[in-house]
Amino acid sequence: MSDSPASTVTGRDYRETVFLPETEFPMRAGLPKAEPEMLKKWDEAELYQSVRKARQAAGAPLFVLHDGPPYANGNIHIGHALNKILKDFVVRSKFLMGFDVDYVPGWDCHGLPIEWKIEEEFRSKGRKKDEVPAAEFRKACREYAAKWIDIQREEFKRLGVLGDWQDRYATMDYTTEAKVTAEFHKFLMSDQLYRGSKPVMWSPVERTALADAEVEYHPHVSPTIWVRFPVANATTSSVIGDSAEDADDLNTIMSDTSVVIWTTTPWTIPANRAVSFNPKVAYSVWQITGMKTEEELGFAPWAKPGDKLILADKLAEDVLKAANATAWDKLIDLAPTALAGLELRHPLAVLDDGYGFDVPMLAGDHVTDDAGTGFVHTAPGHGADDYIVWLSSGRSLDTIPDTVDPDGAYYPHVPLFGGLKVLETEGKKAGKFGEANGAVMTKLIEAGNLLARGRVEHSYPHSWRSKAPVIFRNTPQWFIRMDGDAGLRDKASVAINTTQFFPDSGRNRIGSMVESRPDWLISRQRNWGTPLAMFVDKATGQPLKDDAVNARIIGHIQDGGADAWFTRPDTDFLGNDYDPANYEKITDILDVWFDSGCTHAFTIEGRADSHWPADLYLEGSDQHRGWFQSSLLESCGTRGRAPYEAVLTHGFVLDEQGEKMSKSKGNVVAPQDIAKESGVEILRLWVALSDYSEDLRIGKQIIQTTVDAYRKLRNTVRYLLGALNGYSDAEAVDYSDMPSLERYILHEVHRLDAQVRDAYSRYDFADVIRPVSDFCSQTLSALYFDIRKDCLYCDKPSDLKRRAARTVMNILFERLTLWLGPITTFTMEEAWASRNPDGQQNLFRVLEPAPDTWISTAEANRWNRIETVLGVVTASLEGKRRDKVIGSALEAAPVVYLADNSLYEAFDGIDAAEVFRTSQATLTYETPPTDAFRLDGVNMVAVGFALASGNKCQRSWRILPEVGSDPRYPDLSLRDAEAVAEWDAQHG
RNA sequence: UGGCCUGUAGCUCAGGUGGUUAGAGCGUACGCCUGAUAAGCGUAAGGUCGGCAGUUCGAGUCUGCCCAGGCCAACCA
Repeated sequence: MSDSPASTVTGRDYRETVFLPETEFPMRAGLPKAEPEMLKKWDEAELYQSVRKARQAAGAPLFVLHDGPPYANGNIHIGHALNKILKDFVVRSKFLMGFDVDYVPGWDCHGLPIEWKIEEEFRSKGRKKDEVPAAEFRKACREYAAKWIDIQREEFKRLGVLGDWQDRYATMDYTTEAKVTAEFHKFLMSDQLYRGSKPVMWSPVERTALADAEVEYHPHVSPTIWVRFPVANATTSSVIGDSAEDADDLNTIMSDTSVVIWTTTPWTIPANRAVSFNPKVAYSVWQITGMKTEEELGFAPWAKPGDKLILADKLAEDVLKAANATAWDKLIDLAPTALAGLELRHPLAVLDDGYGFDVPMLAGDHVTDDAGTGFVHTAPGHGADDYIVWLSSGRSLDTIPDTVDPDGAYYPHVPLFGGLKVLETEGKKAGKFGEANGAVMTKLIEAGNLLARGRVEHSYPHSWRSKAPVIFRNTPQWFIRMDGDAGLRDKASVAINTTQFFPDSGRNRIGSMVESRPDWLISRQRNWGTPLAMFVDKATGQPLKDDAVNARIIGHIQDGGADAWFTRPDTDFLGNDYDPANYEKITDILDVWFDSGCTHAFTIEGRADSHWPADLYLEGSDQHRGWFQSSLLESCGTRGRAPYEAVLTHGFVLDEQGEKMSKSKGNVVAPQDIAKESGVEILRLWVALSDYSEDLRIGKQIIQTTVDAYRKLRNTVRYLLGALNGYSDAEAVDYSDMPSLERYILHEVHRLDAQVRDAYSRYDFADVIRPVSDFCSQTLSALYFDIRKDCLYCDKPSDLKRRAARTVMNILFERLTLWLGPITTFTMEEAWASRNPDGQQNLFRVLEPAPDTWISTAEANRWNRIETVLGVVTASLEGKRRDKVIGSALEAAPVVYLADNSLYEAFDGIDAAEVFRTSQATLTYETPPTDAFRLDGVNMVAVGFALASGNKCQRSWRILPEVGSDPRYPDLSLRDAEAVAEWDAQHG
């Protein structure tokens, strides 16, 4: 069936006369190899700088994307890749829209993780941290961070990310440290800084604060004590039941009762300031009616019959038994809410007036009746819960007592116990608990308030390094005030409301955080960081505020980095105006979030080719609490507004099941592997195809899907390149001379162009890639290219339709390479260079709006109708194909019965056979035969079938009656005969 | 445990203010083509819209609860 008799007439192979697509642009990209070569060229050509220069010369508007700094530690992971690729989409799409784009990548260098690494390195060389001079330690940290900056920089560049990689910023640069110090001084000078305190995990042996990760838990035997807190007042409201005659009795009952607490840290009793209870727990007053005797016990019991105790119902029996009671009565239930009204006396009040303060009852959710007494001894300087419940009761930071010094001993001012060691730090007993616990218990017995004691083995925090127990210890700290005169919280709230958020829910998230966050604790008792470079007047405890001193500090840090603060003599900073003996140099370092909160100040502010505030900050959603917020607070505190106009957040990268990646699960996808196996382009396309506003997934299957999508795009571009072989502007056809189909395609181009521009402006990259991909496969590959294939291959080059098609294909190529340039950047550069080897690179091009003359609703409507008919015809042919009546559609000559006038008119001037990709076709108003093919839902169209009549043209393969009528070419159709004649004339 | 967020075909995603048989692309299966050829075209199959309950004439869409997952709640970045 395939060989028509005509083929034997001449036997000529017409292949060489067919204008098949021809291009150097390979179908297979070989991305893993090609990308690094392109990157090298870009680097050598200083592509980013060149584009900027070109844009600046053209007076383009400036767009500033300010980089959030990754931590200079370790190889980059998929989350880094996501973040930097999104930033690159922003940079390149802004270039695309004609902007000059400032993007300076940066790194966060200070902080604990690097301190840990360096400690470990010294340890492996047999040197303990304490033995390493601080300056040497910091130098090692600096070199370590520098090494990782270099590594990560190369990894980021490999992703195709454009930016000012040479002039990157780093939080450890001397100039940066000086600038951060200057920013800190702004808070100092504006009274937004104050000294407070907070309990932190403290290792007296190492004399340092510890992070959670530096603490390990080991079994430890601790003393446990049950302590009585006598009730100092009592009112009838404390009691359930309101009968008047009982009131007096009840007052009597309450007057000599005690609230009982239980604790494993007797040494914290001097720091007790409150007792916490839970309003949801049932409490009662219990009276002991019988005790074990001294003979039974071997010592005189501390409780006696008649003693009254307040205990949680659920725990009363356990406590009473621990107190060696043998019998007891429950006197009365206590209204939970009324406990709040009780005031207690400190258990040591009878021994020293220093404990004569009132001890309030505080309600707290952290209290349970699972263990203990149902009441929690609350020492706000020695526990996180204690601290929180104390402050949230409306008390201020300065009401929290400091009882233990950095060496683990009671301060001299602590009544009864001054100087006693809580933890031994020297000698053989170093790392063991000291005499404080015993002394406190002795005094409690003496005061008559120890109810019982025992020992318990439990899990207790120990230092990772020294293995010695650690304690929660109140430590002086520096805070930035959220409220007060400067009104930082209010400023930040206003700034949030005037910032644009992508997605908008980010505003809500950071807003509620700023609303409820406590004052900003910016001091850390650590080594690797920027110092809180200031002095405190020893006499007043007030920080020294002197611009001249500050200027000297900043000058020295500028020259010698943070080390200058630690190594230079105080006189270098204080000058001649102050006696160093009267001032304490603060050696704390700044919270690393303060460092990174200042990046705007030292990276974009005041730079010639940048501007402040930034147009955009772009980070993962975890940074609502992190960089977005620290930058916001820093900037609002120093400049009264946010350092950004807009904030864009993306989600986290999860595995294919939506679960977190982890080494142990073995579900980690590394960007380096994808680069090596598939190419970075695939990673970039994956980012674009995902909805980054939520968490995104990646895995084997998803990568494969992305590779498939890539192939479709690449082949579309490749087909255009092939079809445009030899095309030049001289061939171009005016819009007015174009056939209907070309006008329709241009209409779609116009529509898509507007969509792409809008999507880029909203940073909605998925809304670029999806419509463009759909356009490539639906409109171009399946419709336009397929219809025009015959025209392109077989019409003579001078044919107007063919020229129009190539004109449109050139437009398609120009637009596609622009639209996708920011996303599949390697491929579009490659494609553009393939067609314009000596021209400017794709990146330099600006996407101008498509001309409105391309808008044609009439053509759009017409082709909608045509496609409706086409759908029925295609389906009818598929039936014949299934029945083995035909193979190729060119064997068919469908008869299309159109009952609708508008459908019929849609084909006016259109070659229906070309649209159907059949050899012949008939359109008719006639009534269809009953056996005509119909498609559900399309009533106005029926299709009858006929085989194409005539012979097969050996060039176009169409079957036409006319084949054979040109004697020169008896095996060709007339159109092909003419084309070959022209070809023969040109090729001899 | 709290704050914020997510859960629609194998995969990635659409589905304004609740309204007819829930869509697209890719993949898959089957077929066609063999002049885009490790390509191109077509047809088809695939979903109890995480689960349960409720509001409603009617819920993927609103409410509550539950389940699964993510981010945050660090002297971690």
